[in-house]
Amino acid sequence: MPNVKQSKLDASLRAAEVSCAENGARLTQRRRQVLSALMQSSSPLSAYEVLDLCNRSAASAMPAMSVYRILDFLEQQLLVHRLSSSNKYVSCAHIACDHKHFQKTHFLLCEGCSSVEEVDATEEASEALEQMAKTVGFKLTTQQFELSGICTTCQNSAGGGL
Amino acid sequence: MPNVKQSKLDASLRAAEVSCAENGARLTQRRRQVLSALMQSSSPLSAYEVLDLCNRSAASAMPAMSVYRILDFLEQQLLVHRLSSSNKYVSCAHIACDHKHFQKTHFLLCEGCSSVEEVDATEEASEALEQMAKTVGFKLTTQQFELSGICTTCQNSAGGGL
DNA sequence: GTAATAAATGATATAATGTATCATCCTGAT
DNA sequence: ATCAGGATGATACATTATATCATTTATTAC
Repeated sequence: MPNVKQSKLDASLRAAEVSCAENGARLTQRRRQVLSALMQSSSPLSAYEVLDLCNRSAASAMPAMSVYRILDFLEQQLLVHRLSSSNKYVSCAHIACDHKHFQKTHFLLCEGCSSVEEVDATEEASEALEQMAKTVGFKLTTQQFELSGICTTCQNSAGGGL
Repeated sequence: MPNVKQSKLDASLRAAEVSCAENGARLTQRRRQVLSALMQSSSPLSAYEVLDLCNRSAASAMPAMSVYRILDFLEQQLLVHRLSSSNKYVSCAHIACDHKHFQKTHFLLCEGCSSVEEVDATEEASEALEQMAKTVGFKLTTQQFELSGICTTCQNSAGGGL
């Protein structure tokens, strides 16, 4: 069935709309357009990559300024995350489900296919990092890490054959 | 004694020179100039901030292009580190000592004073993060994190009173 | 020492990214 | 309908980064 993806996208967009409404904000056409672009991308996108995608599909051209504004908005709404290491954006993996955001979310970035996996921090990792910081007197305020690695798929395809 | 700092700087620059020589590279005047600027900064600097510093002190103006090239060079020589989250550079904390770089170096970024502390990963933290990645099939390739927090000094000055 | 070679830098142009500002349009409340 | 705010359009500009080729500097061979 080819429109499983489509319906998943629709569901996510509807969930996003509800989520915005709960915050007294609106998911306008433009915002929906940007969010949709990110949702359909398998890898993080820069602001200008988002812009290109939007302008490829849509009738009216969107100015770069709007993309920046809208990305800021979506980030505030927790609908997208900004990856500081690459300065790119990904849609939140938990828009459609009831998963609540902890403060500690990590991103695993695959060096092979550029895909991103959003995971919650484990207690052990949080503890260990806080402890590490503590040894030099640091008190951590945020924990959002972007870890580079190789995803399962790429591990298999690289090792498996041609 | 006011030139303790100066002599420490000199020692670090000499050590850097030796280090380069061991790799068959040269620490030229320009490179020394850039490295020196970073060593004297208490916080990470962007490429253009380095450029400004260099052009403030020196007689002949350095083009931006050179700064980028030289920062790349210094990074390859492990004399400076690039902080991907802010896209800025810091001089390595271990140029003057015999400390060898492990693969796992972390940076603690103070949100108060922008200072940076370079620390080695603890076994516990590495393990915990690898384990976390493993649960979704990821194999980590690099571990260099940039953790935001508050340094000891800023904790004290903020909480201590006027 | 000098010519040949390679490395490093200078200089210029341009691409890519991000921000400031003001005008216009749309939406909802009155 | 009018008005107020939010959202977007449009323009200009600031900042950051890269491409390219010329020039200089250092190193090696002779």
